[in-house]
Amino acid sequence: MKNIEKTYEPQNVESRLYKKWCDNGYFHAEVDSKKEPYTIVIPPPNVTGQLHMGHALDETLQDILIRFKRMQGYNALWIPGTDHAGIATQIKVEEALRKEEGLTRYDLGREKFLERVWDWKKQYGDRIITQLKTLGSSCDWDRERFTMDEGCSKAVREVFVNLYDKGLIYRGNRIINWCPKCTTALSDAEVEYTEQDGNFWHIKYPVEGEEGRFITIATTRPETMLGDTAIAVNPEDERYMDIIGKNVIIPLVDRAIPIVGDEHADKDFGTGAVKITPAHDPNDFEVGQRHNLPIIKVMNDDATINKLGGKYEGLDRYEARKAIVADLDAGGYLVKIEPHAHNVGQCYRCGTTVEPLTSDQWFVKMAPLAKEAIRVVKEGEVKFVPDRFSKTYLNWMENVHDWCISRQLWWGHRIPAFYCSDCGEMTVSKTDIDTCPKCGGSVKQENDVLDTWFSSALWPFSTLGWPDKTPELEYFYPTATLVTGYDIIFFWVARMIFSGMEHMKEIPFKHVFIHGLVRDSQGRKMSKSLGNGVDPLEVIKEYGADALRFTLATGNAPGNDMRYYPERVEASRNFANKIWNAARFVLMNIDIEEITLPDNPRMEDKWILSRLNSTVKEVTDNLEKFELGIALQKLYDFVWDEFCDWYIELVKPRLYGTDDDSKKNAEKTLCYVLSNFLKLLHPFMPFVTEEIYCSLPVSDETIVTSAWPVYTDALSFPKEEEEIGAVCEAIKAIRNLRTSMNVPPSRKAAMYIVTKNPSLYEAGSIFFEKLAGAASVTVGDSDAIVPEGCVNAVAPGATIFMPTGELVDTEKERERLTKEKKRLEGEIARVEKMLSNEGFVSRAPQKLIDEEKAKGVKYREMYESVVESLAKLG
RNA sequence: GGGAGUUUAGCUCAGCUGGGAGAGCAUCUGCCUUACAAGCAGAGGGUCAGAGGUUCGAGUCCUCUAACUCCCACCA
Repeated sequence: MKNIEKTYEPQNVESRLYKKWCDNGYFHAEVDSKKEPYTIVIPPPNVTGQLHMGHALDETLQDILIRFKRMQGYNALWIPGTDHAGIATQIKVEEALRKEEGLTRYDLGREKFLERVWDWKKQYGDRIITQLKTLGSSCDWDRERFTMDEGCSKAVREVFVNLYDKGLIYRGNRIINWCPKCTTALSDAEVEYTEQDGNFWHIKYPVEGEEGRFITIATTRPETMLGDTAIAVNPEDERYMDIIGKNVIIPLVDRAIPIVGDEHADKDFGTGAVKITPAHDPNDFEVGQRHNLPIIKVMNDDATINKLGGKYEGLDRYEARKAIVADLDAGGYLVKIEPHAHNVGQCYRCGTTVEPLTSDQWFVKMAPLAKEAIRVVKEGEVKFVPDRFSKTYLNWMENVHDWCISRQLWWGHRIPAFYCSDCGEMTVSKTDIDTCPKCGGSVKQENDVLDTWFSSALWPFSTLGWPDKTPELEYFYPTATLVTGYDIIFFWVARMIFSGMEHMKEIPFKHVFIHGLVRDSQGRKMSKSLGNGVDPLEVIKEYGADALRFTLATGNAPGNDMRYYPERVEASRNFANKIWNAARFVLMNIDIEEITLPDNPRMEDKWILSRLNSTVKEVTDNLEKFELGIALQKLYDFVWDEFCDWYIELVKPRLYGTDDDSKKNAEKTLCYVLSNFLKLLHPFMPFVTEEIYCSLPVSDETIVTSAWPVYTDALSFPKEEEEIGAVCEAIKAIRNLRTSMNVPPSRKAAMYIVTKNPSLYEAGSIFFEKLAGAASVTVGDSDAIVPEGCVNAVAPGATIFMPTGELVDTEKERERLTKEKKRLEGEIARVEKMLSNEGFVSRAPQKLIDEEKAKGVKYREMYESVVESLAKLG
């Protein structure tokens, strides 16, 4: 890397390094009882398409953790894989089929259609894996899994049969959410509600046998009256008490239905009377159960009215609504129409308004499973980061309904229930059966498949070989951390937790590290319909994976959404380039065989070593606490502000000088600090760090498995930190003076430094020559050394004088000094106020009081110096 | 109806256990100083949403208020 480019070109290194990592098996983990495991299972991306920015964020965070732990010496395993994504994938393939061949899945038939889906899975699954690699994800590719591979399928069957045998899976005719477009049942979690403007139609129902008496009900869904089987009123409602038990006649339908008294009817809402349609409303279903009402389902699977709807048969639900309202109006039954906003549920995959309806489906009984899942989070066995998400989780888990797990799809795990065509017996079996165990007749397998999340729920242990008792399962389970977005806490996290507790009797992971969404620069969700999605692969192509990773890992708090800005990636790219050039400088100036600490470090060496040491401690602590953004910010500041802007500049004179000992110690320090910094940065920016690290005189063949730096008291040098800090302050003060006086950098000036610590400034005088434009430096402990006609810059512990001849404008100088005086007055006032506050002096920590006192002295000295200079200006 | 989040510089956001308000970008000034112009040296810019409270001390903790956002529930 001796004659390397001035700018870092990620395209030249990334794929080469990734190949090296894979070829050498750095990411592969084997069971090893001598090491402590650290396991992450990837949230398997759907095989529906390609990775988006949200994935990039998710994978980046996981990779940071896993690389950090790997370097710390853990046996780090990151299991990759993909999800079959039932509905989503099936929709995609059906769309493609329709577009390209004009066919539906029914034209192909189940078998042939599934072949198409597998083809799709192969193509897109592979593409996703490639994309994960492009990001730099350090997954163990020997352990890649798919939710419908053999092992996962085996786990699914095992779980299904176990739960069924325990009575925790049952089949029943219940009200469920139905998507008329996907023609499948959905779970509660798969329905999204949005508020829509609708109407309240007030409709009067004639009371049977009481000529001229009506009950008026208000409904948002008049078309469901075709399936009404009662009217409910509150038993306490005096308006209706006398007619409970009587019948009303449904207008248009001419069917008599009873009036029942039920708490469900709210006296103060609407008209106080409510129509009951058990087949098409969850609440009405409950009322129907309580009163043994018949269930009349009036819709087909595609949400058209069925033959029970009489003359409305065949109409779509919205057409039927229109027709019915018109007929009611014509018949004089429509009392009024009132605008009414209400929430309407939509299918989370296709957006179609779901239809609640009764249907034969499979369910998981949740109450018994929720119990343990609640306990482990309440008792802190599973910790959410940030903690507030445990509330979200608990709130859901404590109110969870039974989980509808059957889907009327083809793509997915087919439910292992077999029906006998002879005796009708149903058998649930882990293995396929051909004959009925009861009568020996032929059996047919259930057509429905399972909710895609059923298999995802088992991911932390199915990927490790469960239900077999594999050594991997024994060793790597429970996993350490699950990294995912807050949007799938219910879908996935919750279900993994209760599944882990039920089948493994152990939590699936110790920490759930939650992140937010990546939005566009205007704060909108990235979506296909808006066309505002940003392709991470395009970003990587232009700026490099490290730049993208840096962008995603920094500048936002855990669990919060973030906005994507191209400008930020550019800044990140610049950072990679900065490191590249710092490394270039180091490599151009060193001639050493191995990385060691300097034998005879100068004060600036000790300073940067001490700063590195602190950074090691802080960054490690931050990473342990999942404060990745803070850790990265510290690394950024350390290398840019301290290492590049100060240390490298301070050390240049020694590198270009003739003192070999001084030079060698500078080289060693440069190398030591750079190599350790690279290690700290590596989890965040794996490529550029590896490329540089391997060019340094290190013994490791890779940074990936190099040892994470450890804090040591031996490298803590508070005195040097303070001294170099003071010198830097003084240099800044001079620079400031020169800038405000418009002294060109090329114009060197003699400088006189008056300080109580002359030896420090004598040693540091070279810094003033190189960094502050000093032609010569004279140091002394009193004004005696300063010639007449000087202006000065004050710094803590030192005042630096320059001959007035360098100045252009005394008026400006007066302005500058006056401003400085005012600033110092403010500081002094603040310190004095604090120190004269008895409460502060008696209660604040002694350390803080001492610091304030020291500042007071310092500011007063500086203040006096400024006042003196002002006086001299006249 | 319940819960959560946000409100800090022109923009996007950090600010961990309370101890002198920060970054990136943008703006302005001066520099192609032999690692880096994707850079260097500087500058301007904020009653930390509002009101109370706790504290010697509050952007940070507590209470209330306002605006915006999200999640859950679903009185038809």
